[in-house]
Amino acid sequence: MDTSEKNVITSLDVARHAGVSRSAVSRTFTPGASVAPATREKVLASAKALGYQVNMIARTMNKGSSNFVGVVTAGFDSAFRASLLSPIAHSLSRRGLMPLLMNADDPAQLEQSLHALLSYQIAGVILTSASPPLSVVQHYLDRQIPVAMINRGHELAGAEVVGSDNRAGGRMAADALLKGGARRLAFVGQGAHNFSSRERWLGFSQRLAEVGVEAQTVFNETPGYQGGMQALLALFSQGEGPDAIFCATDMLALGVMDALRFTLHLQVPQQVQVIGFDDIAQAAQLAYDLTTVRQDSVQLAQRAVGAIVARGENFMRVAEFEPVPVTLIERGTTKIQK
Amino acid sequence: MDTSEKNVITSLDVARHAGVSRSAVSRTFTPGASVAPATREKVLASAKALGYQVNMIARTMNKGSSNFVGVVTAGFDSAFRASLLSPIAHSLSRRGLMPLLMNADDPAQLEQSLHALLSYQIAGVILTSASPPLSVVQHYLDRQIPVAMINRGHELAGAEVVGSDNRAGGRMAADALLKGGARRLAFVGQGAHNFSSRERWLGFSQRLAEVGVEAQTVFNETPGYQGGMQALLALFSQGEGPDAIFCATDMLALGVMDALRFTLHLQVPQQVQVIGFDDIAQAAQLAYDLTTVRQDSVQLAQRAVGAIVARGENFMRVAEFEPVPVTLIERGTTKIQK
DNA sequence: TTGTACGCGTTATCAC
DNA sequence: GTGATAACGCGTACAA
Repeated sequence: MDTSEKNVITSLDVARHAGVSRSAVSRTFTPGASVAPATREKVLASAKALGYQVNMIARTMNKGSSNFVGVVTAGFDSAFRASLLSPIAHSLSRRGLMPLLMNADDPAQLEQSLHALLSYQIAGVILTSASPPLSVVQHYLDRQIPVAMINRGHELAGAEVVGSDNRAGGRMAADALLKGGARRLAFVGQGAHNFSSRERWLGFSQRLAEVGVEAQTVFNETPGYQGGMQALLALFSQGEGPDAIFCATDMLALGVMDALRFTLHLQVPQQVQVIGFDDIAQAAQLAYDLTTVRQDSVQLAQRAVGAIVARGENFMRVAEFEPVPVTLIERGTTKIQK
Repeated sequence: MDTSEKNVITSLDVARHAGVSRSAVSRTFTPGASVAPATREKVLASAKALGYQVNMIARTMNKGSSNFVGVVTAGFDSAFRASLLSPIAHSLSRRGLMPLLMNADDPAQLEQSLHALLSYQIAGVILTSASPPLSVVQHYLDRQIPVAMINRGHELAGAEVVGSDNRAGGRMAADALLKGGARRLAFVGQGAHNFSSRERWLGFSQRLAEVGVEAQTVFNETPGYQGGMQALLALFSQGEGPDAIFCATDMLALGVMDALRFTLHLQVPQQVQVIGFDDIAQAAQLAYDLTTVRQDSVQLAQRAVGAIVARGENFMRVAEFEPVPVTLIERGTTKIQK
C-alpha cells in the first residue's frame, strides 16, 4: 500500500481540468490580471473541485519578493510587548502578509537571525524591541526592505518610526500627580539608552519645570517588577522620599507599589501616589488598581503594518512621524480632588 | 543615479568567483554532501567575500518542503501561553526552523489561516491553543505534515501530544491544601471542554476521594481573572463556602484571591487557602505570593519541537506520550504546618 | 483575451 | 569528486 503519489495540486492540474492553459489559471489568481469572466469562472470551479491553492513559495521565487514580514520581539514575557503581538499578527493577516517570528532575547543569536531573514525574500521587518543593533537594520534598508520600529527614536534615516506620544503621556502623569497634591515627585525609568523611557521622562520633567518643580529620578538598568522594587528602595534609602512616583512602565510601577506596601509599609495613594505607563491587563486588577497612561497597541500595530505596506509600494516615500495619542486611565493609585 | 542593479548574489556568482561549478557551491551548503575539502574552502571563501547566502525560497521550491513551522496561538494575552512562545521560538531556531506565527483569536479567520499555511510547504505545526478545530488539523496529517499539540487530549491519531502531568499537579494541590488543614475544598476550572482543566480536576478529585473528601466544583466559561472572580462569588453565593480552593490556572486564582480579599473581605490563607496552576511571573509578585503548580514551559517547548522534527524524519513513528513533570511552588496562599 | 515559452535559484541525478 | 542538466511551480513578456 505505498501511496506515495504526489498529492499536491498544481496550476497545471487545474488548467487541464478546466480545459484552459496554465497562464489562464495563474492570471485568475493574480490580483489585477486580465481574464475573461467566463474562463475565470471555469478556473475557479475547477480549483475548488480539486482543492487547489497557489504555491506561495513558487510565487515568491519568481516574483523576487514574498509576503513574509519579520516580527522581531525581545521578551514575550513583557506584557505590553505581548499585547502588541496579537494586533500585529492580525493586521498583517488582513493584508495577506505572514508574520515570521524572530526572538531577540539573545543578542548574539539575534544578529545571525536577522541576517538569515534576508534569505526568505521578506517584504519587511517590524521591530518591537528596544535592543536590536541598528547595523543589521541598515542591511535591510540597503536592500530596499522596509523597516518599521515601534517606540524608538529616529536614529535611522529611511526607517519608518511608529510610536506613542510618550512626551504627552509624561505630561499627563505630571498633571495627575500634581492635581493629587504631590509635592516631592520622582521618576523611575529604564536605562537612559531606552528611547521611550527617556521621552516619558522628558515630558514629565518639562511639565514639572513649567510649574517650578524638580523631580528626583532613578534610571534602573533592571527592567520590570524587580527593577521597580530596587528603584523604590533606592529612592527611600536617603532623605524623606517622594510622595508621588511616575514609572516609565506598568511593570516598574507594580514593583514600586509592592515595595512601598510590603517593604516600607506605606499607603498608596494616601502617602505615596503612583502612576504607570502602558495599561497592561494587570494594572486593572484590584490588587493594584493602578492609574496609568494607556498606549493604544492596536493603533501602533496598524500603523507599523501600514508603514511597511506603504513603503513596499514606494520605498522612497517621505515618512512623517505622527505620534499615537495616549490616554490617562485614572484608577486608585492617585488622589483625585474634584 | 538609477542603481537598480540586481544586487542579490546567487550560487552562480559564487561559482564563477571560485572557479567551480554551481553544483560545487550547492554541495558546499548542503549538509551531508560530498565535496573535496579544497574546493569547499574555495567556495566558502568566495561566498564570504561576495556575501552570499542560500536562497531558502529556491531551496524550498526545489526540495518540496521548507523549514517553516506554523505556531498557532490564541491570545498572547494569556501569560502562560506567552511564556511558551519564547522557548518555542528558541528551540525552533536552534534546529534551523522558522516560526510562522498564526493568531487563533478569531475562530472564523483561523480556519482560513490554517489552510493558507499549506501553501508555504511548512515542515510542521505546533498548536498551543485549546481551540483550533481538529478538522483542519486532520488536513495536515493527511498531507504527512507533523502536528504537535501542547496540553491537549489524544483526540487525533497521528498527532504528537505534549503536555504537563496535569493529574499529578491536581494531586499535589489536593495534598497541599489538606496539609494546610482544609476541610471544605473547591475546584475552579474552565469549561469542561478544556482538556487540561479537566485533567487537573481529575487528579485533584481522585486524591480527595482517596481520603474520603468531596470537592465543590465550578466550571466557568469565562477564563482568566474575571472568570476567577465570577466563580468565587458563585461558590460563596450559598452555604458556608469553601476554606480551600484549587484553580486550574493562575489567572483564575488571582481573580479568586481578589474577590476573596476585596469583595468578601476574607483573609488568605487564614480563612481560605488558594492554589493556582502554571506559575506565571505574576504569581511570585508580593501582592499575590501565590502557591501554585509550576509547568515547565521550556521542557514543553523543547518536546513539541523535538516531536515535529522526529516525525518529520519518520512520519509513521510511534508516539509515546510522556507527561512533563510539574512542581509545587509553595508560597503564601497556603498554610504550611511542619 | 488567450496560449507559448522563458526564467526565477536551487538541489538531485547522472555521467564523467 | 566534479560538472552539465533537468526538474520544482509560478508569473509574465510576447506573439497570436
